[in-house]
Amino acid sequence: MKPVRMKDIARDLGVSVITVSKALRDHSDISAATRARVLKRVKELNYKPNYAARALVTGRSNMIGLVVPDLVHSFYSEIGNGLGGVLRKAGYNLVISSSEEDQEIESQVIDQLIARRVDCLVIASSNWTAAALKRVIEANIPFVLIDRRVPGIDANFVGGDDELIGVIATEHLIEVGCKTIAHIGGAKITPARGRLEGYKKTLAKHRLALGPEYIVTHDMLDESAHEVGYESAMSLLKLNPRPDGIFCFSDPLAIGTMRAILDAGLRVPEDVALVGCGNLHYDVFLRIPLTSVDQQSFAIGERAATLAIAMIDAESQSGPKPKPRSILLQPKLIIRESTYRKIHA
Amino acid sequence: MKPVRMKDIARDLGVSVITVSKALRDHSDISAATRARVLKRVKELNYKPNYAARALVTGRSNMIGLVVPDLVHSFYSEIGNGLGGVLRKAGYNLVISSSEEDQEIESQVIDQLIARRVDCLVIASSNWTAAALKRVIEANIPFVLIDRRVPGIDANFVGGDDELIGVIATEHLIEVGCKTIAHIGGAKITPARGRLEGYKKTLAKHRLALGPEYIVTHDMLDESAHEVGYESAMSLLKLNPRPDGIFCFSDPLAIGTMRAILDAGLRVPEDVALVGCGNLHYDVFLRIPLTSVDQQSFAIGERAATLAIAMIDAESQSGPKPKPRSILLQPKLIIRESTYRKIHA
DNA sequence: TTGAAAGCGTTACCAG
DNA sequence: CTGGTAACGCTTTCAA
Repeated sequence: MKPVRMKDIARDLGVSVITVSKALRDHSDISAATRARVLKRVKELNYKPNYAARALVTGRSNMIGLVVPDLVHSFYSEIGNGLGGVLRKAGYNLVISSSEEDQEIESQVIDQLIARRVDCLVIASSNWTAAALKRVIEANIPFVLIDRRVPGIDANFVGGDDELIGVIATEHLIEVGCKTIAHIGGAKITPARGRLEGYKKTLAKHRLALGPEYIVTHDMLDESAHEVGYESAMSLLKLNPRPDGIFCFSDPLAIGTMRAILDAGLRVPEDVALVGCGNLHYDVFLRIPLTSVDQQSFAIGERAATLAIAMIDAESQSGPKPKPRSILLQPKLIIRESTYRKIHA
Repeated sequence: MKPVRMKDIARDLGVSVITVSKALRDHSDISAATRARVLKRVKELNYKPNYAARALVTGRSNMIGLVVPDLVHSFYSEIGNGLGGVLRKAGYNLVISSSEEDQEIESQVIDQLIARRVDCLVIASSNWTAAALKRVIEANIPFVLIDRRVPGIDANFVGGDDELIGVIATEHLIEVGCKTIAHIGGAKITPARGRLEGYKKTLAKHRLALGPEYIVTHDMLDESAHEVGYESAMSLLKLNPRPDGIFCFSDPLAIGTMRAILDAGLRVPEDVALVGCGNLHYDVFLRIPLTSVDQQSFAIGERAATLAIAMIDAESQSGPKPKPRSILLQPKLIIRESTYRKIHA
């Protein structure tokens, strides 16, 4: 039982395949009567156009590829949701691949998506070798980077204002009276560097700068962030003077940190105040509700989708390519109990 | 700058396109020397096969469609992860669509995926009208249902043993001394019914059956589960006698319930013990760590992928279709503080 | 307003 | 072992 083809409809109606094709795509030069007949038969036979055939001739697949390091981390699934909604309404399908934060796998899935001739790639890459990106550029496929930039590549980007995130978090800790503020972060990825930068600048501005032992960085899977946070915090708490505030790169890190503080017999926020980043939806239900910097992940997805569609459209017009744009979403501090402290000032 | 085609490679090497095609697919009747030359040139030119063209002629797209009600809920993203890993290794791509728990959207995305000629559909449907499924069957596309069954449809299924989940959760509450056990659940979806059934049977077995006012059910988006749990729990807590144990259909529901109990000035687990379902990774970090029944969501994804691939292979062999299988994963109780109680027995 | 011819990049079938 | 021919289902271009 083969799928219905345009040919079948054309035969039934005594018209040509071309007529059917045009009627289906609302081409102007088709009589209303013919179109109606076609549409009627289409419905009767439950005809579905074959996208592969269409893609072959038009050169457009109507698919967008999304590559993320980790599907399970809600930050990325929210991005996926934002993307998916916009794309669905625009008639695109979303092909999602997880790189599992592994460079090898990332290359492999990107190659796959190139072979699929996706119309645009949306990529949150971690260990980014320019090599993988180069293949995308060579394949002449437009792409949008999200969340993480690639040093040396001037590409379209949608993400958070990471330095500002670092500033906001650190300023807040200072405001609630912290004097010895530590940071637990990522290592190589650009958001980690931006947030660290914001943290450092803010400390410097307030003349609170500390030795490097108050900064712990690791590259990690989000899955293991809890444990990394726990271990990192444990070592930070042994320092003298002990930190009275900790700014964590992500909420999962902050959750591990919180557990370490409590296990060490200290109180949050009285002894150590804590700020995370991501504003995950369960933050409010934690042992101690977590103050966090919201990154607007859903909006990142939406904006990336809009940008992707714009790039595809620009591609089909043979005009000059628009310059790459950087869209930075404004971070917003969400204050919860983990930083409710008397202001010592 | 057009993508490289087999034709280009054939021309460069002075062989035919067919030879290239065969060499690329490890066809037996090609000399090692020729294959080596082809592969070398393929690498040099960074050739990527055009999957659309291949799909057109083979009738197989090497894509699998996944339809879930909500990408953000970690239950589904874990399923997606399990699926994605297995499929990637088998050379398939995953096209993911969220139905946003909306029947209209669900139909629409399923139609899209049919038009894409995905080789198999993996579907977790909520408001399932047989109609949507019928189109899949008519299109002759194999499919696997996950998590939620469709009444009246004898299809391949991978999910949890929901009645057993209800039994395990309720037995546990009884064991820790609860006498008045309420249930907050879903309404129409089959897992909700199964868990409710297990709950009821267990109460009956222990002669603890209660009036229907101790059971609250709602169909809901996972996004709103927190609030639904909160409201439902608030009303349950006004009953006389007051419940001393609550079994919630999902962890998000349980989190809302926990908040309601605490807001009502009661203690967990001393006044009300609480069991959820899903064993989400943050359960352990909640205000009161949550006892939960693990559903093995990652495994559900893996098994669904394996099944999907098996169905596709079976399809290509013209043998008789294997009978639909039901794969039920064993639930496992994870005990945490929300049910640590003295045993009153 | 309609249609005929050509072709998109690939693979299947069958000859050489 | 190699290759020609046809076909997959659709759209584009141009002519009627």
